[in-house]
Amino acid sequence: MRDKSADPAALQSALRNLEPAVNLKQLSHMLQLSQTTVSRALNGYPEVSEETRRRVTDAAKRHGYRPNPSARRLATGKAGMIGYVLPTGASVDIDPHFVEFLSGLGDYARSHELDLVLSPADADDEETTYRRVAANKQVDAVYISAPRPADRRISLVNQLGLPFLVHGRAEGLDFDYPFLDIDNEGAFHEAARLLVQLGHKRIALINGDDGQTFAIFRERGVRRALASAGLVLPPEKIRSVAMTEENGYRSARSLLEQPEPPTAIACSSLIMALGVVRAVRDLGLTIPGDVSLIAHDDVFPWLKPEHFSVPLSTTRSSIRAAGARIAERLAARISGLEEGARGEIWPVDLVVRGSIAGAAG
Amino acid sequence: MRDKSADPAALQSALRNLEPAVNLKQLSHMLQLSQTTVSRALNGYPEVSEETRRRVTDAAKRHGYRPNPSARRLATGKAGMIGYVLPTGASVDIDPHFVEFLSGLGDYARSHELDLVLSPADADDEETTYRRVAANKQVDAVYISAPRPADRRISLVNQLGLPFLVHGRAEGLDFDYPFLDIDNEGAFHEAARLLVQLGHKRIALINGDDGQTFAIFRERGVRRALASAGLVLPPEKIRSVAMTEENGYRSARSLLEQPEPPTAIACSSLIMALGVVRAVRDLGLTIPGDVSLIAHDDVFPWLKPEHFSVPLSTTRSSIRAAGARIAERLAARISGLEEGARGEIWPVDLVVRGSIAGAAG
DNA sequence: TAGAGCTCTCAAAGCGCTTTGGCTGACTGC
DNA sequence: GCAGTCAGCCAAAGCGCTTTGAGAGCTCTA
Repeated sequence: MRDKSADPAALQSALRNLEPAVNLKQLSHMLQLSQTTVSRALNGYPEVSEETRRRVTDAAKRHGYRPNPSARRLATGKAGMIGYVLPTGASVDIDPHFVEFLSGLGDYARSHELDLVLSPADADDEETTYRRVAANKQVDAVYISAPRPADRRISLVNQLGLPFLVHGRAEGLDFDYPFLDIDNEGAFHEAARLLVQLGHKRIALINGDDGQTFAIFRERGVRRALASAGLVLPPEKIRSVAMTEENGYRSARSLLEQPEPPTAIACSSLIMALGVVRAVRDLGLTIPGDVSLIAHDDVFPWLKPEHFSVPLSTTRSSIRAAGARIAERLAARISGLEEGARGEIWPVDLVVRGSIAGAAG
Repeated sequence: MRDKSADPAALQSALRNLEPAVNLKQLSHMLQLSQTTVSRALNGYPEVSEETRRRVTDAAKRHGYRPNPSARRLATGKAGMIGYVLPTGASVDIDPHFVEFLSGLGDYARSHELDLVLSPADADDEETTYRRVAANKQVDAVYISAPRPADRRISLVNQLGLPFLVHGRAEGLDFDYPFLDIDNEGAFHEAARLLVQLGHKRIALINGDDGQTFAIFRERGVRRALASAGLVLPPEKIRSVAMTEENGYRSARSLLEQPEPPTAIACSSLIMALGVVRAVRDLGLTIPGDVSLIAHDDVFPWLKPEHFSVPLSTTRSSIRAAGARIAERLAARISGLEEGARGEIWPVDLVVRGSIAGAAG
């Protein structure tokens, strides 16, 4: 393909394509300047006169010049993209929260021409993929979500020198790292405290997978609230399960069929709450008459707590907003505006609706 | 950065990094061969002797040689990635189905080191982004989802010469194109036919956004089934709305409060069906006693039709499987194994559960 | 035994950008 | 009037691959 003009397909597409795709060489030739100067002018280097710079930027705009990202990447090592290693596998389901997070990411990235590279990985061996991503320099930074305590991925990307941001927090790592998290402990502490104040003594927690720190923090919040009222959260009042409707149902059902069933349930997701409501109904019980229910709401546009048959009290934090913020911080890190290991923890709203009431007994 | 060894950070990371990242030059030097030969050997060109090829591949494996994708891309124009333009905007919500689709895509892509590039675009102006993606040659192919009739995106990528695959189908385009779709019309035809056979005469359809072809096909299917029983689907028995729980509720409620309410409802998504069930209950009606319900199930792991309070009859097609197949075909197109405008239409399962019964009247 | 025809290999030219290390000429200060 | 600055520009060397065009060595035919 030395000579493009000889390739009829390329010619055709060049004719049809409204953007003529000038390259730096052509542009500098038209301007009677060297590629160096044009490149510097465009990239804001100081050693170009203001007049030249203006001439260059004007011409660039006029001809729709866009630097070829592959070439730029090869030269600089910078990709202009952020990455995410997506754990997949036959028995691995991507969390529906991911889509909301993505909406947020897109909200920011859209206006900055920042693309996101999803690198699917075997969920049992994400390390290989992280290494590949780092070695290939395909992306300038990655974010890591759903961290576990002492998450190995975090140590790994840290070692690899790949800039990153964690959505959530790990625990027990011997170094600091940048993250964005919501105050899960605070949220569930508030929720449980409210239930306690309403006179509930037997409170249950239907939590997400307890391998993940968010679930650990939530449990801690509930425990702390109960403790300060002299109550405890016994193991038989806790469920840690994947956040599906079915698991919500099963968990609630098994809790409510105990000899001394809980009078209030805190639940880690709206989707599980659907199952809880179904279980309560199946057992001929009512909310909040027999059992109070409060759940965490990540703010899905397609499922809202106020539209449950009994409007659901929630701890609320928009995961979409988090996505946007993470994109913003990632962009800042890439361009060197953000450095160090800043952790950001967002407060969570407690929204009281009809699903909680004073304890019956 | 001419001299890497002078950069302490690079040195450090090279020491820590277990993969030494040899490049072609180094590798060919070790082998006492030219870069040309090594490159050809690795890429399966015929003009290399088998013995040399073996020597080369062995050495490559031993030293963990991985061609630098940026360099390869610059040289060949091939990126080894597939792209998706993600419509975003403050008032735009990404469909939760997307995550399931992604799981499927990942299932295939994972084992082929195929990455996915998401390019967020202003939902009101996706064209710019498509042009950018095509001009930058960031990806080798894209897929387009949720097509509308005569979808402009399809004409555009076709014109731009960007290889693509449509998930779904458009209508009224003056050229053929490759796609993968499910038989939406057939599915809803079967569903409606079953309802008719059960004696239902007033059947309603709660559909997705009728700007999209899937919704058009579904409506067509219902109409056809009714027509062959001498029935019609009047406008007041149709709702076309975004697929949220709330819209399911509103739609069902307004339908059931009509003077002559439907005795059966076909619904385009499980999420909307949640709202339908709530509406039915709110009105003091029962399923299937007062109203039969059948919905389309894209197979979410977190919400299953068999776990509705009354198990839901569905038309079922795994959107995850579609994702995997699309990745597979896209990969085939990239490597030239698939060509032309092959359309693939998957049949849909009709799964009967307790939510439908004979018409009361 | 010369020449044709292979097979295998190579040097070097791109791909389109960034960056290094000059170079030029005008302007300063003494 | 001269060395010393400095602003502004340039040529050329990369970045790490692929691909072209050639050539060396060998076998085979007439």
